[in-house]
Amino acid sequence: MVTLADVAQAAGVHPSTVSRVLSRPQLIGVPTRAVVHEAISLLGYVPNRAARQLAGGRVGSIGVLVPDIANPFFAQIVRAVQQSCRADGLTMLLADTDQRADEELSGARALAGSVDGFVVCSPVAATKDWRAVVGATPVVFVNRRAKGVASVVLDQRAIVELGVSHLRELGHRRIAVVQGPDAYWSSKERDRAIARLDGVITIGAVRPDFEAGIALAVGLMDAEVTGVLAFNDLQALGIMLGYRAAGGSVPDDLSVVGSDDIAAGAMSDPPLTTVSAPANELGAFALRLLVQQINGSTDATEVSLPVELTVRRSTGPISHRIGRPDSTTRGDLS
Amino acid sequence: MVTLADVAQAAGVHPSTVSRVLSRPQLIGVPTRAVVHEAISLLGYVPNRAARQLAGGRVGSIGVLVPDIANPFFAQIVRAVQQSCRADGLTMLLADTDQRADEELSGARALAGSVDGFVVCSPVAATKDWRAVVGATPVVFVNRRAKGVASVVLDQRAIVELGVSHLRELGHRRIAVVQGPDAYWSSKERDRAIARLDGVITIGAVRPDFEAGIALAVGLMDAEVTGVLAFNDLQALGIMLGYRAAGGSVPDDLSVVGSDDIAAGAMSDPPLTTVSAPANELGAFALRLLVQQINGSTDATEVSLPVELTVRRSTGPISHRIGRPDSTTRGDLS
DNA sequence: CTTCGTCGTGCAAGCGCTTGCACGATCGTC
DNA sequence: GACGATCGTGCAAGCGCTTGCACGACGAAG
Repeated sequence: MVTLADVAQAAGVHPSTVSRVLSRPQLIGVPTRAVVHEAISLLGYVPNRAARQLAGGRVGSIGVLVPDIANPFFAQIVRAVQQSCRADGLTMLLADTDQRADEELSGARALAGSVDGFVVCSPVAATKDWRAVVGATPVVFVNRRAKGVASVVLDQRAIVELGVSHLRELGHRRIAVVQGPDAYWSSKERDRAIARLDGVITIGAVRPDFEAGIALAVGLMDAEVTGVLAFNDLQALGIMLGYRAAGGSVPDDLSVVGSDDIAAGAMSDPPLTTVSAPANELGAFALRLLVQQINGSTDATEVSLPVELTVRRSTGPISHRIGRPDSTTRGDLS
Repeated sequence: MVTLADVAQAAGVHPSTVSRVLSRPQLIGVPTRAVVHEAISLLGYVPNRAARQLAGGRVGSIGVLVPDIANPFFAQIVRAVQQSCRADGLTMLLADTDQRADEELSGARALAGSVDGFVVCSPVAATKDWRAVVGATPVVFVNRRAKGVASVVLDQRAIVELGVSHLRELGHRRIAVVQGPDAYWSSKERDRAIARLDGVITIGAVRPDFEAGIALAVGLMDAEVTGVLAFNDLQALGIMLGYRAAGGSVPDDLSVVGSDDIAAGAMSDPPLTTVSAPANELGAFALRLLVQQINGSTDATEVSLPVELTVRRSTGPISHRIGRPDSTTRGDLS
């Protein structure tokens, strides 16, 4: 393994000079810089992260915590973060927290001191616990706004309003909005948005996954709801499947709106109407804020990203049929 | 930050003793051990990874490289690896290589020396380049078998045979098998398996994604194929969508078999028949092999995991209708 | 020509941990 | 009861890098 000392020797300078060429080039004379760079590329020197870190410098890597990497939405965000990392020459360390507060904290503890900062997606642990673990290490929350922490979130109010007004415009009157787990900041935000709307049925804390969606479908049918805004796409997809399995038709009997716009939504049948979240921007922005903090900025910027409605075919005008549809109409998607 | 020295002082022993309690407890007397442990938990000591690494010990972290973390199949594998890591007290460092050989290598280079080993999914870079980069660092390939490298792969021959024989049993005679990119080991393996089969139409290198599947559909229709085995589920899903968009029906006119069994396949309509790959086992096995190597084993074990057919509703008996179906049968999934 | 500031570079002290070696104590053995 | 083997612990030398400080050289100012 090539070390700093090797490079220094090859370039005929002191190790500290090489170090400075790498970290603060402006301190070093231009000709020396050139010589050092040449030696570096000649020898194929790669700085040792551990040593650099131990010596108190920048580590050049950040930690990312996600509740569930198998959830396409988070995968997309992670991907965006990674791409930004690459552009900034950072290494990304990822941990999956399994949506558990304790995993979140222990993951952070394990990484603290080996990263320059954290990006935390949909954190569930208390903010003060977070502060206790990370101390002064920069942190950015994604999908949760919190006092004193930089964050980038989605405009939850717009999500609810966009979804509901789309359904209303299609003539729906019995509209349900499904809520996610209470621990999520986004659930609380949506609660507020829902409160501003009249005549919307709120369906309390439902897990944001496919299975929970399936389980929900029969209830929706019994309640004679004709339009529903799910908490996320996975849940929406589940609702569609469950509803059909129960003999209903989407969108003839039930219009379904998702939230996030994951790839699977475009592949489903019917393709899912959804409130699209800019996952890439979410990730890119989070990293930008983090890098700012790492570079010394202290203000806890809060970014809220806009969303937009993507109309596909899981929603349609209300039909005035009564009761369950007969089978001839099943699958008619026009 | 609590250091080893702090713990040592609190416990009234020498720092080296504390170090040994952590790394090789059997060298230390039982009573001392207890005292040290108590001090550790009292002070909430967390070893500094960087220092540990620099001092030449185990780093306690591994690097994982995936072509595309947004691909659900890889996300699943990553998740499995991470879970095993947690069980083994390891930290996982993830990098997305964007399916590019150069990114693969540079990612490895960046991480080399800060990890105890690598798990590389579907590598595309040449094996010798890999060796050059990682030197003696343990490596496990997932989804590619290579001389001198431990690997865990899927039984590609079984995938092809399972898919094709399922279609044959349903009465299909014009069966196509879609191939993936040439750079993949799995493509080459499938080539071999296909060669053993009679009367199967091979459709050459098609990208393993949704869009490529859509684009493929019309050609399938024109070729009057009635059964197709896609390279993976994403592609299969695309084929289904494209085929329908062109006026065909799945499975009435075309039976589609995927490969991998991603979650979206179960959510599609009709749900996708597929050759299920044990993604969790792939990940878990890969980590197990890696840990073995880290612990000194040198043999390049090659593990091949079995697959199984998951029949859902995208495949059905051949129908002897001529031409395009009329609309009344569309969506009839029985 | 001296004096000071500036700039570029060398020096050395660690960062927190591991580990080979040394040393004292304890035990078994003839 | 003295001797070697064994066991448990302390000691100190780094691992590769960063950074505050010191120092020499040079140009500008007096």
